[in-house]
Amino acid sequence: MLAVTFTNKAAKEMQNRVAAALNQPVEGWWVGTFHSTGARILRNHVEAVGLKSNFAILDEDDQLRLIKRILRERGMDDKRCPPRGLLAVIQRWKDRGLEPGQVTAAEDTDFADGKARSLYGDYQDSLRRVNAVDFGDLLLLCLKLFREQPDILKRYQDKFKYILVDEYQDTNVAQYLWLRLLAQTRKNICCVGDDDQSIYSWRGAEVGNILRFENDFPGARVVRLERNYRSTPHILAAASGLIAHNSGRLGKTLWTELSSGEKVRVRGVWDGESEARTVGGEIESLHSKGEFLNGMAVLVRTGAQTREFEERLITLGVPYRVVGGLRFYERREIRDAVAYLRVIAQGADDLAFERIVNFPKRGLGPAALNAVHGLARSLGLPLIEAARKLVETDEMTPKPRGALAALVGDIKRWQSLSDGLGPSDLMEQVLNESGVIAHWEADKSPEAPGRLENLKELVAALEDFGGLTEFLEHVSLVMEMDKAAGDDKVTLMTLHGAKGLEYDTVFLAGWEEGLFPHQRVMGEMEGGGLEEERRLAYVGLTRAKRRAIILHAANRRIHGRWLSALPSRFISELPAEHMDISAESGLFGSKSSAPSHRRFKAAAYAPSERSPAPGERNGDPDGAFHAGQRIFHQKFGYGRVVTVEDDKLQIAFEKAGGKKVMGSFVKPA
DNA sequence: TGTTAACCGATTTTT
DNA sequence: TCGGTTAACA
Repeated sequence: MLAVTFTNKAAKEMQNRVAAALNQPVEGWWVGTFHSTGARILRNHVEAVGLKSNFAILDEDDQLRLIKRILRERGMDDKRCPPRGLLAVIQRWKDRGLEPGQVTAAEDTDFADGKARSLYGDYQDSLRRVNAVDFGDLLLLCLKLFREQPDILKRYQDKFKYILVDEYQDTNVAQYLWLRLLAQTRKNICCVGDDDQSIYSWRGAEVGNILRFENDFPGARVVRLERNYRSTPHILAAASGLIAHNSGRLGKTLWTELSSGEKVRVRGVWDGESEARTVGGEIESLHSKGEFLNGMAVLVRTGAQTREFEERLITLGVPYRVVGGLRFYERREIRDAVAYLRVIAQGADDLAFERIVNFPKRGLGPAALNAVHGLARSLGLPLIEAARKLVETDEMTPKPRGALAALVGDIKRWQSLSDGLGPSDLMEQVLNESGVIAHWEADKSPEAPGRLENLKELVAALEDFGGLTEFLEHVSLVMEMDKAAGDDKVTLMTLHGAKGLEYDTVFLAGWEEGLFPHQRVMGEMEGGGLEEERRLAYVGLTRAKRRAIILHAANRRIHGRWLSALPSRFISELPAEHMDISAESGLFGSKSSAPSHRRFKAAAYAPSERSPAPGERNGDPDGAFHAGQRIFHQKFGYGRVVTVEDDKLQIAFEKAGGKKVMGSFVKPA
């Protein structure tokens, strides 16, 4: 049996449930993520795909480093070809199962003057040269292996009698092809998914996979799971009514036997601060009635929105946790420490070597590194070997030469130590002797103590591993540290992060045109982006078991600018009979006098001339100016406010015409 | 080589 | 506004 999902968390859950159901451990079973399964297959056939044993799995940081190097070697301008953009293009190709040779010229037009395809080729060559793969390769190389070596494919087809897939709506083309090959002979494949919860198209997921399932696997039986065990009827009805505005769905009618509960609340507030106050107040009131904080979550569209809630919850003394952001193994100090281990475990890891060569500062800057690179390239050696040779010569000036010799010597010593010492002790010794600890101790910045703390935690975590190799595989694939999560805390996270989770009470913040749906998708001509935003709203609503509260602010600070905003169109798409809608006094008039949608679109987050922007931020909100308001100015006389931007007003004066003036020079007329 | 000042850009994010 | 990256200096 093969069972696959996307996240480590889900995979672990699956393993636990299988183990519990069968009452036996699942060691050695093929239950895991797509990527870990791919890695496992590749490890069994390294030579067949041009790798050596112990290949490294690169994360984004390493990938970018590699791409920057390629661009530099080809003398290309990273302005015209931003490394991140190129990486994204390559990843999308990999998501579609395309090797460099399979990308057609027609597809290679929009980026870097049509050089992306050949850069992709270079990138793959570089990966093979340093004996590394990226996450996309874990599937792509499997596909290549299956296509080129039918006997190997046959072995896996025979092995996996039954294939089970979770979250099928999130699969990309490569994953689809991978599954199709494996399921081809036995045709026992069972996929679970919800097309209305497809929110990852931007990273290559194809809703089409689930929509086309019956065609792709002829004879398939579709089972609709329409009974909902989570949410009350009002919440379910709100979510269903909203998602009905999407086209191209499989369609389903959710029902529940739960009793009706509260209506979904919609609250209009003045600004982000007021939004956080409202949510904070509600959380306190629920908590005082005996509800657990663990049952409450604030869901936002963008990561930056969590800050305002954090500040409010801190002042209220309400414990919270923020999900997302940098994970443990992505922190800088941890990545540096791990890079030391990578060099020790596998000297040929050039990317890790580059990372540590001048950290902590040893006086080995670009000049020294260039010399090493040059020799490495001409001799076809890994950097560390080249460095070893270089210090034997007089190519370098004495100072860097001594520093490099010391580093090379240290690494050699640590390598000889690594057999006798456990990974934890080795790490501790390396951190001390390399000067990493000293570096952070000397650092006066406020983050430094936390970084030292993290390094201590890393050393402790290493106790659980028998060997370096085992640990490094864990870091590249699993990338998680189980944190003790026993305390009662409110959860703050993005809507994306909330998929698959549930809470008694869910606060859905920032439902404003331009923020949600996000400005970026509104420019797209086809409605695909907007529909995905709507699915995101659907996911948010359906996280709630008993209570959902939607908030929207009239004014919000975006990139330091105060902009006015109108309620999200999604709010007007919710079925009114299941809603309880209200706003702070003086905002958006009453329910009935809400502005028409055409004005919404033109105005949302646009500090342009036509934007009716209420809101000047300093001081009391009620003293603020808003678009259309009649005012008086000492010098220019009477006029009407056209736009408001920070404390500056664009005014159409009756006599003086259009002028930009400071709000403090203007009085309401 | 290492430090500081301008500069750009800015959804969502797992593996 | 904020942070990360790069370009110009000491």
